[in-house]
Amino acid sequence: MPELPEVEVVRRGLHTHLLDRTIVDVSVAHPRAVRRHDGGAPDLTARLRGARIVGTGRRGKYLWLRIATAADQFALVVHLGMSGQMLIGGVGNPAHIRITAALDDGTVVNFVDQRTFGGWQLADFVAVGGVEVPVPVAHLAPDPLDPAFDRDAVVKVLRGKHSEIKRLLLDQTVVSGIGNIYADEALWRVGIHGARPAEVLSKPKLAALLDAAAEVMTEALAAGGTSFDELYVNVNGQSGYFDRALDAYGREGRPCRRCGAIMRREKFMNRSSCSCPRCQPRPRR
DNA sequence: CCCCTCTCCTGATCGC
DNA sequence: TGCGATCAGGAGAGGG
Repeated sequence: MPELPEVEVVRRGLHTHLLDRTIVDVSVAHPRAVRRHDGGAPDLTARLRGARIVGTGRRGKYLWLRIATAADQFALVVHLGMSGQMLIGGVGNPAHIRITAALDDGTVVNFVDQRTFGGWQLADFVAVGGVEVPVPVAHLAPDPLDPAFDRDAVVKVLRGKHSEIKRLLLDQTVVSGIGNIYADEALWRVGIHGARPAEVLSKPKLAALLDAAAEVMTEALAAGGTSFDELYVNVNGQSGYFDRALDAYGREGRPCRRCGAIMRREKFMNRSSCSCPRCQPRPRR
């Protein structure tokens, strides 16, 4: 499941392999992969043909390529959804290849996406809070690894919300980049149950929670950066980091790494949450 | 406006 | 062996 660290690994790989390349051809194999692009597949492919990749960017779980033509610049916004991959070298499960792009140096980029929650779209850039981002990304709050991230401002927002803290961690308009995995990890690190209402948590506790989210994602990024094959920009979450370093996610029935209590799993927002019954007591009532 | 639930999708896995 | 149910979950639409 690509969250911020996995998406950043992909962005870095794309930056290394695609910068300054010209797109020769693009073909869309599955219309769902471009459903968020207004002009559909014909417009998307026509505008990318002959254009050059002049930069990369990311906010939260979205990444983009900055595309330049003789006339203007725009963004190719990529969302990986749950199962999306950007694979270099013409590889990937043929049954799940949704979009293929060929570059001037012979490089082939495949957008592979089994569950089709992800996709590509073209969009203009817009300035938000002094930062230029593509329009479809403009509604997202900065993520914890963004220089524009203002932790104390987010703490203020959290304290003004009448909602459970995990729900808010997953709300990309409050803080972006955090998904189910890293939300559980951050909550475990600071000993908070996800069902606690945000407004009853102290400012220092909320600050510590956001710091923990930034820390765990920084660590995951470092681990992800070393465990992926350099040749391919792989987002297979099974490799490397996942089994070894997670303290909460997927650890139901196993001992808490801090206190030894057996970790529990609870249904929450139609998702599963793993937590320690001793370190993260459920709120009363 | 704010908060919450539902829905989209595929493939692995499980119980009967 | 087969078949239906369940689970994984990001994010936007729509409901209350």
